[in-house]
Amino acid sequence: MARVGRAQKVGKSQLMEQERVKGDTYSGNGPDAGAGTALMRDVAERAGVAISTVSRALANPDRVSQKTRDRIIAAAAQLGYTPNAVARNLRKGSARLMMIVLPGPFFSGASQIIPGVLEGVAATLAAEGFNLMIANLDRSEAVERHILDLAYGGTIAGSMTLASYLPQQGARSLVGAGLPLVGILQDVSGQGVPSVVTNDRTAMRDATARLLALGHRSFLYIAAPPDNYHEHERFGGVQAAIAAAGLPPAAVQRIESGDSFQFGLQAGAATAESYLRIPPAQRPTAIIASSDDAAIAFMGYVTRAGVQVPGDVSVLGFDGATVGAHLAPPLSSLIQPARAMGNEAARLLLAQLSGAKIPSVVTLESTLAERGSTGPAPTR
Amino acid sequence: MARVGRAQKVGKSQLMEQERVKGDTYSGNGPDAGAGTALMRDVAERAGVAISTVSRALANPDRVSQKTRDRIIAAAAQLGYTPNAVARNLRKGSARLMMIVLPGPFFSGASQIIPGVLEGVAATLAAEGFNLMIANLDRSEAVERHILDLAYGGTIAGSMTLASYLPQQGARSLVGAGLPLVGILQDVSGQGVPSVVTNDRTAMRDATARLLALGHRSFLYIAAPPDNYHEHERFGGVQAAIAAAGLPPAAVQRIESGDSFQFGLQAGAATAESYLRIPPAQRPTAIIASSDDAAIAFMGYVTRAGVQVPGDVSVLGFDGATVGAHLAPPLSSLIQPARAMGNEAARLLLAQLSGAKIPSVVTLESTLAERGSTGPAPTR
DNA sequence: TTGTAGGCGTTATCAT
DNA sequence: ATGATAACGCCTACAA
Repeated sequence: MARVGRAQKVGKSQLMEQERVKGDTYSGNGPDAGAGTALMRDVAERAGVAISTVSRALANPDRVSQKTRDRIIAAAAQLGYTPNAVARNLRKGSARLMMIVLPGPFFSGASQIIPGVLEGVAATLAAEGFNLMIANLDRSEAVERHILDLAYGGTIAGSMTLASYLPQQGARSLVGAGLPLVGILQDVSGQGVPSVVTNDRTAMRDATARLLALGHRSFLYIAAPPDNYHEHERFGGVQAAIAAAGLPPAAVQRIESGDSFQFGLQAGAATAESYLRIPPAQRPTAIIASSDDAAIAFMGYVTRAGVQVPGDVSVLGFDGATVGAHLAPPLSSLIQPARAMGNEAARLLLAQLSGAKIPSVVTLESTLAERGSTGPAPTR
Repeated sequence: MARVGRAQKVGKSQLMEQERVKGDTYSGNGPDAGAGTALMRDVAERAGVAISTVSRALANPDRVSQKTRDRIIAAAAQLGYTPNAVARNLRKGSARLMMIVLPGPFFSGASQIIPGVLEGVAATLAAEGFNLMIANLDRSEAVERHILDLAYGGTIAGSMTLASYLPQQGARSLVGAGLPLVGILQDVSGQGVPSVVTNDRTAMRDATARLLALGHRSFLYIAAPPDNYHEHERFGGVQAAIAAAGLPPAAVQRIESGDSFQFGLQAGAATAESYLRIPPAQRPTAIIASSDDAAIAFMGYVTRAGVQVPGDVSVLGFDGATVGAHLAPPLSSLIQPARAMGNEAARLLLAQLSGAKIPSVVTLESTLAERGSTGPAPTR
């Protein structure tokens, strides 16, 4: 019953420039390196029972006599037996792997929202014995096809998406794959996908109302790109508060720059530059940023130019980046429950798997943390 | 030839506190919701050929006549056929899925090193048609077993680890699973695992030498936990530079706080507190932090206390967090090539898969970015 | 309680 | 060039 490891072809390691390589080399784990190649049939043989009995002993221990079960467990342990999950998945028609589709790179800026969501998702899934696979949706057709292959090819049991665009090709689509699906951060319930979101609009409205209560009457809003769902919601919240206070829409000036939501830092710096060109007496007294990155970069830029925060200008961020609390001054921000959203999304996914009815939208609250970058409007 | 979707049991969605749920509910994708359930046999039937011919037409197009191939492709397209990857994996004995083991939560702080590494890994793997699965190694035996099950169960084709501890249980171990394995950030080549690291020690030594050249003679080093590989290397580099300059070891004071590398922000703040208790004339003139988080928090804290950076004290970080460039002053730091390390690790993994010899250690350079938080030592 | 046998969907070997 | 057939490793009626 000879079994060998995976086949090995000859290949070549491509190395990058600007790197050093230690002299000696490593040959990889050759064929037969692993000891864990024992099969169920080996366990059966060793325990002197049929394969099916082994299968039962492992899956339904109570349907096998105590004695044989012990023998089987012992044999399995001795052989270091591990069930082949691929064969099991094929047989059972389902995998224990979830996919999460990200809209692009997930390591820009300091807000940590996406890592936080991932962390929450992974934790909840792990508790149920599910694994998490990540896929990046960078708008190439190849990637889109790949994602659909995964969805239709039995590899995954369900999927989450942080993107508002859902991949589709011809008759195939992520929505139509018959798999549990959940949107996170973006509300895609309009496309029939249950979603976990935060209350961007009302959170922003309330925070703006708070700034109004502090005496601010002139605002600068640092926008994310206009096609962004969050953008619409967040700016809408600002406008709502302004209107409710009886101020004209022009009380808030919306500044847009950059063409990706990831570029918050640049947007913040660019906005600061514009801000500094305004004669001091006419400057808005409060900055509302659509992200902490934008807020931090704005604050850094104007601080270096000698502007006092919050003495001359208040700055409010959105995200609740941990690092914000450690700046000078500490950044006031709307804290998104990133990890909790991840937890909840995973829960909804698992609930769908078990056929439960689930809400089409779950909203978790973002909460205002007034730390130090916001204060009373300056008197002029 | 009736086929049904996955089985559905009745379950219940557990909801969190502090959340609102939109009224209507979503029933999930029930059985038979997907159209993509066509099998190879269906394609064969429609094209009027044998299953094996379909398999060949899809895998080795040149071993099938032009005419039948076209018929098959057309049939597959019409049916929206997607090959079942699970069945293929079982048959071929290999999967196209890589695992990356993280030592714990990966969303703390602002340094973005781990997200950056993940991004690089995912990008390189995706280009080769491989997927990325993430696993968190939080030191529970259950998790460890789970990871080993994945490694031994045919689910994954290889693994990377950001942890220095490699899971093992009895006879099974990640190293012994016979799978390609690569360490990232941590040098685990001593355990026989090829590793991709950065030159912590020499980078830190050179950066310290630079501070010495700026006239600094008294240093405070904000440490990571002592069991951390980076910590040893980085502090070693500082000490080496101090010694090379002919200064006594006491020229650098090492401050340790917190018990996890993730808690850099807290460590920085705590260190700042200690720093402020030192009489101004006796304060070290340069702070060297083992992470940007620590550096940022230190800088924020002392700035709020009225200390000038870099006028009174220079601050140097390690990581190259993007946000650092946008602070006041911009943070000087050693920029880790996080994404490149991810790329390289994935490359090494794939190279092992094809049986190539690969280096046991690949070192990518961290580069010093002098931005604004470091400057000449104050004259007293 | 245990064993036998068939099949999950694909690939690969062997004939034809 | 194409078709029949036997695995891949496991689970699960069904039979004993």
